[in-house]
Order: sequence, then structure tokens, then C-alpha cells
Amino acid sequence: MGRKSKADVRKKEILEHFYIVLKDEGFENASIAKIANLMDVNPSLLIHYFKTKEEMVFAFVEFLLGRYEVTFKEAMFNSEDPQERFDNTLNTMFSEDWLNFSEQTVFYACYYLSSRHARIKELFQEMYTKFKDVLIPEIQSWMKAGIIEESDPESVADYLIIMNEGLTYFDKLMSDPEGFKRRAAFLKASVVKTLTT
Amino acid sequence: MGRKSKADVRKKEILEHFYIVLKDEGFENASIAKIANLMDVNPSLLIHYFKTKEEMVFAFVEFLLGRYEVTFKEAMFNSEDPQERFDNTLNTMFSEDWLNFSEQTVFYACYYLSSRHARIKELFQEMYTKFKDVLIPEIQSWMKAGIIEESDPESVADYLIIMNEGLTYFDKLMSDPEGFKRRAAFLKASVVKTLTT
Amino acid sequence: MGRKSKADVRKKEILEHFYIVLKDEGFENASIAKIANLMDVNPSLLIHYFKTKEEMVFAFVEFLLGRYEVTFKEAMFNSEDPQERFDNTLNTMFSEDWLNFSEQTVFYACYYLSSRHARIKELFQEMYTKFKDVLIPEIQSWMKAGIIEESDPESVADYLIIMNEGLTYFDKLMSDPEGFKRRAAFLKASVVKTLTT
Amino acid sequence: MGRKSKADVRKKEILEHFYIVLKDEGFENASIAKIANLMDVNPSLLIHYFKTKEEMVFAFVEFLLGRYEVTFKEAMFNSEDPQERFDNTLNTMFSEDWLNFSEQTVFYACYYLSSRHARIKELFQEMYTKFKDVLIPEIQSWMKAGIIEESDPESVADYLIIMNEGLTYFDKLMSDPEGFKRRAAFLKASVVKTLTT
DNA sequence: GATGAATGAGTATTCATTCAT
DNA sequence: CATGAATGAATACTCATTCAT
Repeated sequence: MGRKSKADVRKKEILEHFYIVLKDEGFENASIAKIANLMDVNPSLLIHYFKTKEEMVFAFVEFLLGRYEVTFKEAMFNSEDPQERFDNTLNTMFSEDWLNFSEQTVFYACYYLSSRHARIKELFQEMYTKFKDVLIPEIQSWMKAGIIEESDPESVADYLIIMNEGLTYFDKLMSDPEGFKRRAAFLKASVVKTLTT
Repeated sequence: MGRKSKADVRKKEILEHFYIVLKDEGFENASIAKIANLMDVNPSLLIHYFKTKEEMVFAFVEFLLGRYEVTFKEAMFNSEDPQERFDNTLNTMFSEDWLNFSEQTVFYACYYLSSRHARIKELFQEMYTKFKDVLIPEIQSWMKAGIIEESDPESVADYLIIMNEGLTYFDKLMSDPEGFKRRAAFLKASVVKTLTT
Repeated sequence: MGRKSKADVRKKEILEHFYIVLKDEGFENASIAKIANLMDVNPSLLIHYFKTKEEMVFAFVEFLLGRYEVTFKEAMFNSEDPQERFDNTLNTMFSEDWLNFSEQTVFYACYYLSSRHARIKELFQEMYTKFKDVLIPEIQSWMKAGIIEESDPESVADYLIIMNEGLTYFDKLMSDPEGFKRRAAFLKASVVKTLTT
Repeated sequence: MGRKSKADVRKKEILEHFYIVLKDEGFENASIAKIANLMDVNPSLLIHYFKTKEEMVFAFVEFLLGRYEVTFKEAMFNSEDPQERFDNTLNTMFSEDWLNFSEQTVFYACYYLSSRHARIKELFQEMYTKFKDVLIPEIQSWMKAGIIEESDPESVADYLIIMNEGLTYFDKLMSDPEGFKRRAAFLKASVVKTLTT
């Protein structure tokens, strides 16, 4: 009775190609036709799956931010020892890997969109909420272990995220590896000073 | 003190209307026709002044970033007393006024463009360089006056800018005034701790 | 008295939904997808039953005109007395009920189609032929009873239909109930004068 | 200062080609591209002049109905003698010429549109109002001259129009010249009987 | 300096339809 | 019987731009 749905697989496939087009052509030049062309399918097929381009963009942001979640969940705290986990966290958040994880162009295009589409803004907020949900218990464990001073864990989480995003924002722009190292070191030191004394 | 040519006046007028269209319609929907429409002139006139749209976008980014320079030069250090100037600087950089100074949508659209157009990237870099050119002597005067510890003034400048941009980035997204106050206070305290002890 | 096949039921169901879409969206915007959408079935299903859209339109016109036949057969002459039947006929043909019986938009869309598709033109001609097949014996009975003057019954039938369609055409457009009453009265008087003296 | 406007000429030219496409391809298949193709210009030029297709359709209906006005003003009463003018009017309104004046397909497509677009409905109403503005004084002159009985001139005008449109409607469909003659004769006789006794 | 004509490439989306399941 | 995948052609419309006036 009816044909087997390929929707989930196809949709993911489309979004992956969307990413490539976005990266290569830029947000303002990313069209359904170009994605379809790259996939070697008919443009109307994308409409078949997403109904409108707007819907596709929403799905794309969700898809993109989902990747970030996976990343920060996996990448950060792989140790039993709180001190080691604290060090890992800082090293990860202020590392060149993190800086280079995402295509600036794709991520900031989406960030820009968050200022124009409430739904996308919410997706971003959710992403940071999930990030904080991971960070806060971690921070509490650092406090318990006496690695950092007692203070409001949420504020500490916000603080870490802001430093991290500020650094990313600034160094994506500067494209200056030496400068990045200097700045990352300064920030890390500042974090340690702020939280441990 | 020469008279401004009509062309310069017209160009400025166009860029101001570009800003409005960008804000109201979004970057992806801002077209020459719409700007011309808003100005009640013929689209060809805009081409006449800027040759191409790309050229116009470049001019716009220059125009926009110019505004920022004016702002941070005027807004920050209006006192003779170094301590007072230090306080003013922190209060300005982590204030709601600063957060609300620019339309997020317009600024981040341009920031996004910096990842796709070398010339725009340079304009941004220049803007931050100028910001640093203002900050660094200021920072040195704080050190001299013993308000903050001795350290590399450029790193301190970068650090302040990164904190500021990180906060702006995060709170534009969060749109949560209470949260902003909490975060701003935490960051300010962190800056003081980092620099003065 | 055989059971209607599922296909026939389905087809009728489809045509009824076609009517709704035609009425709500207009002939130029009535698509298979929209009908299917309204019915909550897959568009391919409509093709399955009608092979092509054109075939479906033909079936629809047949279906629509069938309704008219039923109406004028039922609505008009429900009496034994010829005079009463004559009065009933006139009252029906120039009544507001008749005017409002059909959706103007749907009927005239089909009438328009008759100018482009021979098969649809024939369906319309047949419909009027059937109408005349009902009217002519009626008219003959009026003559026999001496209610109207002797003359060519077919011409009288044509004449009645033309007056009726002219009035409908004109008043659908005017949408002016007072004017309609005035016009209907004038026409009725004209008919009486024409036929009885 | 600026280029000379060709708008009026061009618009008329476009509408004339619209007529042809409408006639040849049918309302549902008349597209901007096809008109442009026929004119050997770029489709966007039509948009340049009319902004939207809808606007173009409105302009077209205006253009089409304007032709009718010209026709009935010129065609009908070219005599000084009231009796002759009365005869001329009837002969014109029930003549084959009148029947064949317009492409059925184009006119009824527009009539259909009047049921969907208030603005088009108004254009039709205006057209008939103008027709009546010509007919009513004429009718009054017939009464004055004793050619027809005294009665409400507006009702007489409506009556004539309805008969005329009814006949047109019916015979466009029937495409049967012999039948037309018979019907036209019957109607004319009926009109004479109705108005003169 | 400014307008309007004109173009050509591009946009998202809709459509009827075919075919596999 | 019915669904969903997929196509390809078509739709109105927008865009930046060129050129004549």
C-alpha cells in the first residue's frame, strides 16, 4: 500500500548539499536550482520534500546546530578526574580545532538569519541552552572538587560561552594564527584567574 | 573645508536608504530597486553613482563601520582622571546602550559578508585596528597610573574587544534583559580581577 | 438497480470536490493537487481515475450540466392545470431562486470552456436540447388549452431560454436585487404580451 | 531630462497581442511569456509596463470593453428619423454582425473574470451603464415620436440589453446560422409587440 | 544628473503526469 | 486501491545592468 518513504534519507542528503552550496556560493546565492543541480536531481524534488525554501532553511539550521551539539558533547570532557576535565574544557574551547570546526560563512549566515526569523532564533537559543545543560553540572563538579571558587554556575557557563564566541568571532575575522595563540592564551589565563581565586 | 560635491551627498543619501532597506527587508531581499523605490528615484541612478551593486555594498560597509568608529571615539573616555576613564570604559563596553547601538541584522549581515569578500574583511580588520589604536594608549595610561597590572597592552585591548563582542553576540540572540545584566556584571568583575591582581 | 462500483462513487466524490475548488479558487487556479489536498488523498489518485486532467474537466462539465437537468425537470411544472403550469413556468424562470441556483463562477467558467472544446460545446448543446425536449410538449399543451397563441413551439422554447439566460447573465453581473425584480417583472410581462396576444 | 515615454503606445500594443494569445491559446494558457514571444520582446518588458499580470488583465478588460463602447456608439443610430433609428437599433442588436463582432472565447473569459474580481465586475457594470446612457435618450425619443408606448425607459433599455445578450449567449453556443435567423426574427417581433402595443 | 526602455539570466514555486511499490 | 518518488516544463516575477535620451 503505497511506496516506501525515503523522506528522511533524502532530506538529510539535500541538507548536506545545501551546506556545500552555502559554503561555496554564499547564502545570497544559494538557490534551490543550484542544490538540485549539484545533486543531479530536479529542483522540484526539493520542493517535494520541503514545500518551500523557507522550510528548507529552517530544517537546515536545525541540522547545522545539531552538529554542534554532537561536537561539544563528544569533544569536551573525556576523563574521570575533575581537574583534567577542567583543563580539557578550557583547552577545547580555546583551541584552533574549535575555531576551525565550522565554516564561518555558513555559521554566521545562520546567525544572521536568527535576527530575522523567530523560529531560527529559538533554534539558536535552544542550542545554547543545551550547551549550558552540559556545562552547568560540569562546572558544579569543578566547584565540588575545589578546582574553582564557588559562584553561580549558570553565570560561569554563560561566561565561558561568551569568551569562546567572542574569540571565535574575532579570530575568524583576523585570520592571524599567531595572534590567535596570543589571544587564546590570554583568555585562558583570564578564565583561570577569574574562576580560581 | 571644501563644499561637498552633489555626488557625495547623493551617495550618502543612498547608503542611508540602503541601511533602512537592509534593516526592514533583510540582506537577501535588499535590492537596488527597493532602495530606489524608497528614495523615489530611478534605479538606474544608483547604478550611475556606484557602477555596480557590489561596489555599493562595499561603500555601505565602509559607511557602516565609519559610524562605529565615531561612536567608540566619542562614547568612551571623557575625563582627565585615569581611574574614572577606566571605569567609564568598562561601563560603556558592557552597557545596554552599546548592545542596542546597532541593528543586529545589519551589522551581522555585513560581518557575514566579510567571510566572502576580502575587501570587506579588510574593512572590518581596519575598524578593529582603529579601535585598538584608541584603546592601547588608554590601557598604557592605566598601567602608568597603577590602576591595572603591567602586561602586553595589545593583548589587553584584544581581550576587551573579544569580551565585548562575545557579550553582544550572545545577548543579541538571547534578548533577555535580566540575563544581560547578570552576564555584564559577571564579565566586568572578571575583567577587573584579570587586570588588577 | 446494480451496486455502484467504487470507482463511480470515487469519481463523483472527486467531481464534487472539484466543484468546491473551482468555486473557491477559480477555474485558472483549480489544480489536481488542490482537489486532492481538499480530499486528503494523493494527487495521483485523481489521475488514476480520470487518466488526464482534460478528461476530468469533461466529466465535470457533464456532472455539472446533469445537475441543471435535474433542477429544471423537478422545479417547473407541478400541477395538472395548464394555466397554473404556465404561470409556474414563468415564475420559476424569472425567479431569484433560479438566478441563485448556480455559482456564477463555476457555470460561466464551463460556458467559456465550451468555446474551446468541441466536446464541451456538445454537452452544453445537449443540455439545452433536453431542456427544450421538456419545454416543447409543455408549450404545445399551453397552445392546446388556448393559454397562448398558436406559433412554432421550438421558437417559443428558444425564446424562453434566451430571455432566461439573458436575465441571468445580466443580473449575475449587476448584483442588484431591486433592479432584478424590476427587470424580471418587465420580462415576464413581455413574455405574456408576446405569447398571448 | 529622461527618456521619452512610450508607455501608452507600448501598452496598447501589448494588449492587442494579449487579445491574440487569448483567442488562440485560451485564457488558461495565456501567459506573459507567450505574449512576449509573439511580440518578440522580453517577458520582463510586459512586467515593466504593467507591474503584475493581474494589472495587465485589468487593463485588458478595460481595453476590450472600450472597444464595445466604440462599436455600439458608432454602429447604431445613424439617421435623423426616429422610426428609422428604431429600426436600425433593432436590426443592429439582433444581427449576425453583432453576434460575430467579438471572439466568444475572449469576451466570455472576461465575463467569467468579473465573477472573481470586483474591479472587473465594475468595469462590466460601467460598460453596461454607458450602453444604457446611450440607449435611454434614444428610447425617450422613440416614445416622444409615438413609435413605442410610454413606459419606464430604463426598463426598456435593460430589456433590450438582456434580449441581446441572451441571444448572443445562446447562439454563440449553438453555432447554427439557420436557427439564429429564426430566433432573431422571433425576438425582434417580440420586442415590437412588447413595446408598440 | 536623471529617466525610462529594454534585456537576459535568475528566482521559487506549481503543474500534470509517470512509475515503482 | 492508493501512496510517494521523481520529472520536466511552465508560471509570474525580480534582479542587476546597459543604453538612449
